[in-house]
Amino acid sequence: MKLTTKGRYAVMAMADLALFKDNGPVSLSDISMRQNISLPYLEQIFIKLKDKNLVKSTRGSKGGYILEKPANDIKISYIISAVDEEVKMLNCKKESKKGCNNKSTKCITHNLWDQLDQHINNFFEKVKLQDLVKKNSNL
Amino acid sequence: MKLTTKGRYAVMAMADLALFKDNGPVSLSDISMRQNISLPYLEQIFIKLKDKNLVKSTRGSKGGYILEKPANDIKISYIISAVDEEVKMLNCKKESKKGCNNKSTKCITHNLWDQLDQHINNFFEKVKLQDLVKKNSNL
DNA sequence: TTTAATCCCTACTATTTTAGTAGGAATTGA
DNA sequence: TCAATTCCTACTAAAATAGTAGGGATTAAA
Repeated sequence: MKLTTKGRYAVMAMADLALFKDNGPVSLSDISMRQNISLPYLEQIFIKLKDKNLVKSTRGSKGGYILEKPANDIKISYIISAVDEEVKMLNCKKESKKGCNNKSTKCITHNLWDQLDQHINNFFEKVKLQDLVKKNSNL
Repeated sequence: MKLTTKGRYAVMAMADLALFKDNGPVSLSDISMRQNISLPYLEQIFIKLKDKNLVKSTRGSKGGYILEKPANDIKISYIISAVDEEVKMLNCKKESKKGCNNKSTKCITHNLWDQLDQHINNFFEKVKLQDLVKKNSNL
């Protein structure tokens, strides 16, 4: 599936923003130190998060990033799909109108992967950023 | 997560075995043609499946593989973990007794990945090989 | 107005994983 | 014997991942 450290880093960084949202803009170097992620890599990730309107940036000294929306309005699925291209289990090589791999029928296990896909997406749809920073949460 | 084409191929091949189990041993070249998987790659996969006692082999002419157990006793999770090293979401780089990444606490998103892990494993625990070859199954 | 801190941007690169390929040895039914 | 098969080791191409390098633009504050 499409879920790499980039996706994980993005979620961690967003959680960090949510935690420190009352101190004004949070700089990437702070996040880099706190979450142990290389700074230039974080920059790449945040460009994508910004493109998808998940964060807002302030440039210059004392600048940094803040959440664009309340943490409770941000689903984890938004974050992951912002930085990874898709949250999707590996499917068949090619699926045409006919079936998979240019054969006439869907491959035997096609529906299995489809269902797993739904499971995972469903999971990330249910969890909000706020859930990660709440204390006593079951997450 | 650890779920690559190798895992998918393994599940497809096992499903193929289950489908054709009444014709005696199934050769890898048959599976290769039917499922469109390269033969030498299948060989590597089947060595692992055999090591984990999921299939039995017969060498020589008219040889091939058969399922070691009834298809209804084979969970998909067995198959995937036989060929991929683990069915596990990427976790923190290093988790020691102290926490993640050698810090003193678990990282903010640690429990999130843990829970997703359980979800996926749970899914593969519920589905049996037999479910894939049954007609009218909801899979 | 200078300076330091920050975001912004493009390009390059090392490492790892994945998905194979190559080449042959051992076994067995016909 | 011969063809079909499993079995085994080693090598490799391609892709993805996870960065690094190097600088430009912007802004708050000294």
